[in-house]
Amino acid sequence: MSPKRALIAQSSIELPAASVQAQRFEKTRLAQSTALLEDYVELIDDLVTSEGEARPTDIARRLGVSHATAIKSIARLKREGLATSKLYRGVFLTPEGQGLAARVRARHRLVVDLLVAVGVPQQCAEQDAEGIEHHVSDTALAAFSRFLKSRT
Amino acid sequence: MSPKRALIAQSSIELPAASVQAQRFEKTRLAQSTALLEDYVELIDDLVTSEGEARPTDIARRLGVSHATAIKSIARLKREGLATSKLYRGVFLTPEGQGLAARVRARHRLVVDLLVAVGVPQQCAEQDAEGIEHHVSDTALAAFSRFLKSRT
DNA sequence: GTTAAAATGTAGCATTGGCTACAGAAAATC
DNA sequence: GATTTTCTGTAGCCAATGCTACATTTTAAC
Repeated sequence: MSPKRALIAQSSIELPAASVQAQRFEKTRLAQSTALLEDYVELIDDLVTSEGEARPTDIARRLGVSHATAIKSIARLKREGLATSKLYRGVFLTPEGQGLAARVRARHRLVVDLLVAVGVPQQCAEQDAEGIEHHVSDTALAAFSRFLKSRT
Repeated sequence: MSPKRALIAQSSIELPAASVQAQRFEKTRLAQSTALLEDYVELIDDLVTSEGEARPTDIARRLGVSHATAIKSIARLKREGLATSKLYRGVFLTPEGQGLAARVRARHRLVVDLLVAVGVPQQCAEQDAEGIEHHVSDTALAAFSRFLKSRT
């Protein structure tokens, strides 16, 4: 290391260890890769419950993407064992998919409830929860639950 | 619509309008595309402050990615006017980059503080905030701030 | 000042998740 | 039942973000 760099490095501010920080970002990237799956599974479950079936075009319209994109993502769901579909028939969740959907929906509700409880307007809470939910750990969820119970 | 489908559609469960839902997902996708930028900008600002300079290798190590990936992302930062760098020199933020870094850091702190305030353990709060922060709107942030103030 | 090590940058590849355009099947209409 | 509309699926493109491997430059060590 050059004298110049050594000198500058004498600083007062402390950062977390690089390895700790790297791990955090890795986890966050992982969460992002499952976020899409979770959104699809939750939506499919909603549609099957309310409409009796989940069709690619409806899924696409609700997610705001083209039907081609939706079909590609559905293929990924099938690859990962979360959904099934036959040619020209609707999409349905496997038991694993249903389990995931249930967990995702419960988590979504908890996040919205917590946001509202700390004063976030309902509509805003719904919007923000859409992105936030995928990054809330079970530990944090448990804390949310306790917090909500404690203030009834 | 076939009789079969029409029948099934008579259901009790109500979903939000498709357009509303689509808009939410679109916003969330947008937030995701800026999340990476925000992470880099915040980290570069941290490194410049604590080490005097932000070098691609350090950035890569802290984000847990290869240096090649970091360099590519830094190129994007430069394209978007958030950072500058010369060949074989460190990376620095433009005024816009510094402004973004300041906002991102303030938001990060608020999110961590809120999580802790509702009972999430510190370490967990730090981890979850890494993913959550990119999806918290200004409206929600303001609510967080009020909430924290109200319970001192 | 040479040489060895480390950092930086480039090239090329894979995957993901968008898109449009086209082809084929099913459903609705007449 | 023929026709038109809608839905479904495929193909091929692009950009983003990861990677490894290699080339080059800077820094450190002798």
